[in-house]
Amino acid sequence: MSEQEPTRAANFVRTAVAEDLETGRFQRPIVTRFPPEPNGYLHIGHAKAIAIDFGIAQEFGGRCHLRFDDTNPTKESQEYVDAIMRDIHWLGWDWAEHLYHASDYFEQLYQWAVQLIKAGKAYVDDLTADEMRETRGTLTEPGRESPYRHRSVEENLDLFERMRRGEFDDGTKTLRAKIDMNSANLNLRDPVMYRIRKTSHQRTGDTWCIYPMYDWAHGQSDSVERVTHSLCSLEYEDHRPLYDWYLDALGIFHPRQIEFARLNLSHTVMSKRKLLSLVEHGHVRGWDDPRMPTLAGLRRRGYTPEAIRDFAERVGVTKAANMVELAYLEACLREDLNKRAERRMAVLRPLTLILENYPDDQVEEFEAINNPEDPSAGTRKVPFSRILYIEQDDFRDPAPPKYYRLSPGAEVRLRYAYIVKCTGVERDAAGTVTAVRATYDPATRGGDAPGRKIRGTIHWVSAQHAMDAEVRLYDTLFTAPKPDDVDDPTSVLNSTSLEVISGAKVERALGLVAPETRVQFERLGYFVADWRDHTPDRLVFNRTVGLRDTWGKIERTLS
RNA sequence: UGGGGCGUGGCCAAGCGGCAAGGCGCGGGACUUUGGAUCCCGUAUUCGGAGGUUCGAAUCCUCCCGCCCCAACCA
Repeated sequence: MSEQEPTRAANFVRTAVAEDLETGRFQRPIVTRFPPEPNGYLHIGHAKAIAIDFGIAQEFGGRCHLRFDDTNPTKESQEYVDAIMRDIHWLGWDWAEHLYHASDYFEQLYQWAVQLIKAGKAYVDDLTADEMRETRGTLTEPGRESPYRHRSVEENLDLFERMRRGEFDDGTKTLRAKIDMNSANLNLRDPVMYRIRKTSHQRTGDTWCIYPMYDWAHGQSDSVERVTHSLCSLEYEDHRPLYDWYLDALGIFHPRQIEFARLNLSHTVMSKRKLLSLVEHGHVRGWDDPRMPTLAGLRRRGYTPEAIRDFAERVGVTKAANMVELAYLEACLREDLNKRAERRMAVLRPLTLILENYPDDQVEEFEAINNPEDPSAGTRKVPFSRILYIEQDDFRDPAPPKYYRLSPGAEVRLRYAYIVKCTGVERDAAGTVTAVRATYDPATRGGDAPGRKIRGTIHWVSAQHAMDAEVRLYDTLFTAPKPDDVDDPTSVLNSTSLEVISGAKVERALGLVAPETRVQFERLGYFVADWRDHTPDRLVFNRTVGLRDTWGKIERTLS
């Protein structure tokens, strides 16, 4: 990684790292690490942490390691490991050859534990989990020492070795650090270092039956890797004294832990437990469901890695609890997509428009601009004929106030084609509009209307050239801005978070796009060809995010 | 309640003793062959509250209030 993108907003982490370099607390290279536990998919909150971990390293010309915190084999799996690596790469970050696992250090950790036992700073305890809870004390009352706390070094060494050999059953013994049962910080009340788990591990298999706890594994892993700055979230602030205690007790390289506030996003949940639950209960169609805040879900939804990184940078880094509005993320997305997505025409809910004075067998082609924000994107030809499809929303009878689209007697521009005037409506027995009739003005070819003020321009697709498509419209998974504040989040699940439209009509150019291609359907929003289901024979698009909708706002105020 | 943190406009967030950046959102206008984009303008006499120090305080001191995290052999 090299130093680039030099001018970024100051934040306390960057400041701290810069100071550490100036004061000589640490020498270059700066080393950070991103330490996911492979027990779920990465989400937008992780994207912020990743941006900080990899970003800081990059800015200071250092490096960032990817280290799987695989200390609990009962919850972890290779599927998650693979997904995590894929998602980080998708975001555009790279750990190069620095891929590590806490399990790489199991033997070293064991040796260090022996060192602490010999120093009289750790002991084997026979208390059960329940007994340990009872003797730990409470927030206001101190804990009590375990009756096994004063075993001799020899006995502890013997017992610990036999724990490793598998002589004891799960839960019957632990190795604990001997710190202070009276500490006001619960983490210092003789924390467990090892527990017995006769479970095979996805990497070490059955080599071990004792597994280190997070606190015992983390700091030491950082130390082994010569990590200078161990950046983590606020909930680990209480763990820092323990982090420091282990490192000092061992007398090894001592990284600095710095904590920042994790990201919270409105209208969604971020805990892996809750996300897992959504998947397992079928509220969504898997971890990569486009409604999920997972990176896999956002990707399938059509988000760009650039937008997510920009968002992570813009929300900043502080220690204040926060709840960022979804609208902010969407603004970053639109900003990126507006510059890069090519425009196409698609009609989601088709309404037939018949041009009475247009020759039956005539077909014209009009030049359409692919991206007004990017001339290099060029143009394309769009076929036009007598019978077209327009959006049902673009015709109203009668027209409400301030409505600039089609209605009986009104004129509107068909994007890139002609000005047309509505002459009539066809209805079925129930009174439902089945088709709209209009005449076109041959003098306005291409859509030019010199001397005339045409307020509305609508999109269309030639019926005989249109292709069918399925379009999936998404809304927030939850109706409540803060589903975490509700007792039962499933009670605020949005029942209309997914709407599948099967009869959409799209211009033929859309039939050629590859999965994951992002486009703007003019006047509707940004869409992406579905990663899994889109094929040349079956077009499937996901709505990534709608366009800013000024008319929608006006309409809502009117009603 | 003991400990650890945090409180700047609706949401993020600069600011670190010299007289409240910026972004998102919102409101208004210009422009427009996307009611998109773009461009203007507006949006905290005030920084959780109350005292105090100072010529001067969001920034320093004191007290108070509120919110978050911690009592897994999870991370």
